[in-house]
Amino acid sequence: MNASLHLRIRTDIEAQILSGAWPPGHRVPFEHELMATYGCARMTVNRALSTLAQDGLIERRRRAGSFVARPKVHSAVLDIPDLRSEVTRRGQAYAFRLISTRRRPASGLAEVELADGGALLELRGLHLAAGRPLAIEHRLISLAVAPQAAEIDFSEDPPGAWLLEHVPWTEAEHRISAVGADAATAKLLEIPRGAACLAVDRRTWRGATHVTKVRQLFPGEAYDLVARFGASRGG
Amino acid sequence: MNASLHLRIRTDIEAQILSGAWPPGHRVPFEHELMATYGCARMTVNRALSTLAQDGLIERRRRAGSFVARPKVHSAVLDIPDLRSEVTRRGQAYAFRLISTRRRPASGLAEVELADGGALLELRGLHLAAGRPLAIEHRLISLAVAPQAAEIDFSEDPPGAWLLEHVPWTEAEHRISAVGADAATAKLLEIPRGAACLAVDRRTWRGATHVTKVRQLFPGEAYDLVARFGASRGG
DNA sequence: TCATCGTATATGTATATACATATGTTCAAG
DNA sequence: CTTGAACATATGTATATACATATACGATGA
Repeated sequence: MNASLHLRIRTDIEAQILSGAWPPGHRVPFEHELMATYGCARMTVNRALSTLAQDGLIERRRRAGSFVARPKVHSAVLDIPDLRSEVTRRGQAYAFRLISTRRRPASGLAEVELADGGALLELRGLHLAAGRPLAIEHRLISLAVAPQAAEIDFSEDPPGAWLLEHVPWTEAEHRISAVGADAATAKLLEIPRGAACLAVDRRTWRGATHVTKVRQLFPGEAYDLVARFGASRGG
Repeated sequence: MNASLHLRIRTDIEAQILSGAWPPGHRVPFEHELMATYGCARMTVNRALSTLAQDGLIERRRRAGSFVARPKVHSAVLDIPDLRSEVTRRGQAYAFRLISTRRRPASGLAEVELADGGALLELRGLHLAAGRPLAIEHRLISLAVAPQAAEIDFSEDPPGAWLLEHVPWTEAEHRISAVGADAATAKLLEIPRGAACLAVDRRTWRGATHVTKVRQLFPGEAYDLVARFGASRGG
């Protein structure tokens, strides 16, 4: 364990944020409060908070205090694409059509890990841009982590956008591949059978707990996944 | 411009690194040297160097000094895949077969920006894993930025691996899509015509100057591009 | 020649202090 | 009710100082 004080303060606060105990927008204690809590100088807590701000975990405003940052939608790193906002940003009309929704137990090793003892919400839907099919979505949501999801009506609003706003994620994994469209996919996306599709498999975590898993299938010509990033990265 | 001194010191050093004037491994001036240069306290230069270290641009070693960091090959962010090392890490035999190489002037707007007044090196090649085709590569290298590339023999070693080691990059962009294989592609990759392929278009910069541009085509089933990343990110 | 140890040195951390700067809040004037 | 000026307050930056800690390098001895 690194026992430097500013690092301990930093990780203490980080833990509150990652656990969800301090949600986005929550005010973290003032510097003078942390001084009293840890019995140290202001420079020390200042350093802890400054590095947290540098890493984008909190935002600091003079006179107001420091606040847990809302997840940035457009960071420099490859991020979770919110299809609705991307499509509307391009000036096209967006729509989501729910195909099926179902609450069911986990089956299989990967799903059991995702469910974490609870049930799963399984959704299938179609994203439309300018009236034409943009992507098929097949999603599993862990109701143990996001029980509120069971109450939401996803018939018109896509689950991805809702999750981004209500269940903060801390880590994600994309697995990207190309597949030929099978008969069902081809019909929904209105493309020839066997046409190349971009498949994005995404898993999302909050801290150590798995939140959701989704597979999106795009017609190959309709969508480019863009990732822009820098070489440097702290650890 | 933000006129805080520690930030000015930071950006001064950053400029030396990004311009390539201070290559990876180069020793940054000692804290006491920077104190003298800027006429300030050690805490101030310490802060500048600490944030550079936090962002992974430099590495600091006690008693030895601070050094420009070598680009990390395996960071948590989606990084430039080096196909050779990935394949060998999976325990398969790797080979590269050069199809064509050619020095030619830039043609078209995008190529002129890449060439930056110089010529381009155009390469086509095939990556093989365990004797089977893994990817087609079509690459353009700016000889203005990497003149040494003209002297290298790429007939057996892939240009990507060489570039990673010799021309540090600071920024990259991936554009990923799915395409059906045309006749030439299908023949080289030994797949049916029209089969789904993953297309990765990558552009790489050092600071503001464009270094290389490459398009790689993978058979859809043979390759998954994986990106794992966190939600937080500094500016 | 080689291994071991001491020491000088650069960075790492923490402190008290000081002043600068941005911005909610309050309150008075219009 | 609105506008705006004065104020309080939290953060931002910079300083001098002090001691801790890791380690490159040279000296010492087998």
